[in-house]
Amino acid sequence: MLKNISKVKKEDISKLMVSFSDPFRLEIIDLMMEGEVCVCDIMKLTKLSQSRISYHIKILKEAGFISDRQEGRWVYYSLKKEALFLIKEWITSLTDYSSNKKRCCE
Amino acid sequence: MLKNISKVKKEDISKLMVSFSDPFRLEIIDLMMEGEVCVCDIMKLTKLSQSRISYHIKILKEAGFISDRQEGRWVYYSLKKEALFLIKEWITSLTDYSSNKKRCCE
DNA sequence: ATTATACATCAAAATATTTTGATGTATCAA
DNA sequence: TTGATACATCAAAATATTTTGATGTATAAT
Repeated sequence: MLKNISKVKKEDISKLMVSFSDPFRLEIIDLMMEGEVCVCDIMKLTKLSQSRISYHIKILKEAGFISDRQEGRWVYYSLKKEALFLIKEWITSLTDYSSNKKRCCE
Repeated sequence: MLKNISKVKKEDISKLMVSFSDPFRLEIIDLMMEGEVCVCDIMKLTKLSQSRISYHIKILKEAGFISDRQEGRWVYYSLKKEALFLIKEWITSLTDYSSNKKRCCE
């Protein structure tokens, strides 16, 4: 999804945000903050089923938040910081530019 | 939802993120960046139906992202920066602390 | 008082997301 | 080459979200 990672259109932000709207995906992201994890690691640490984890991983991967690296039978997943920075940028644009002006008239 | 605005538990982040996962809510947020808006403003600017807007406003309000102010028949909505800062903080914790360490062994 | 406006709320329908369990594919070990 | 492991994918079921159109409530203008 994130092909042109340097410039994300406003319209795409919600698609990215979907990744963060599920508690289990956040849990997975949280685990990945410690470093690479495979599905089996996540299974052990969360008690989620394998296909359920694969499903959430797929969502995260398609959004561009994680990258994968195969090593034999294992696939190791890790966070892609660039994508996270993008989101941060967007949030920052909100906090920086949102004015608190009241409407004076009308 | 955001009662204790200074400390949000990780488990609550996904609930907040739901607000950002809908393109129409982001559109509404975008409009509110210019200042206060009423439902009728949003109707004019987006062509969304009144009840549809009210629904999305409700989601945003319950999440703690907007505040309202009634003035006669109008209700003016505006962004609450504090809530946005919280999300920014969370994203920052991700970008700052996520290490890129590979697993050395095992 | 009556009517119009601004918005909230509701229940039903439409739509989308998530979960489950089964099956498929690739890798590896015996 | 057989069997086990790691994971992906699929279709169906379960669940959740969103949209719609109708109705309700408060305010304000006539």
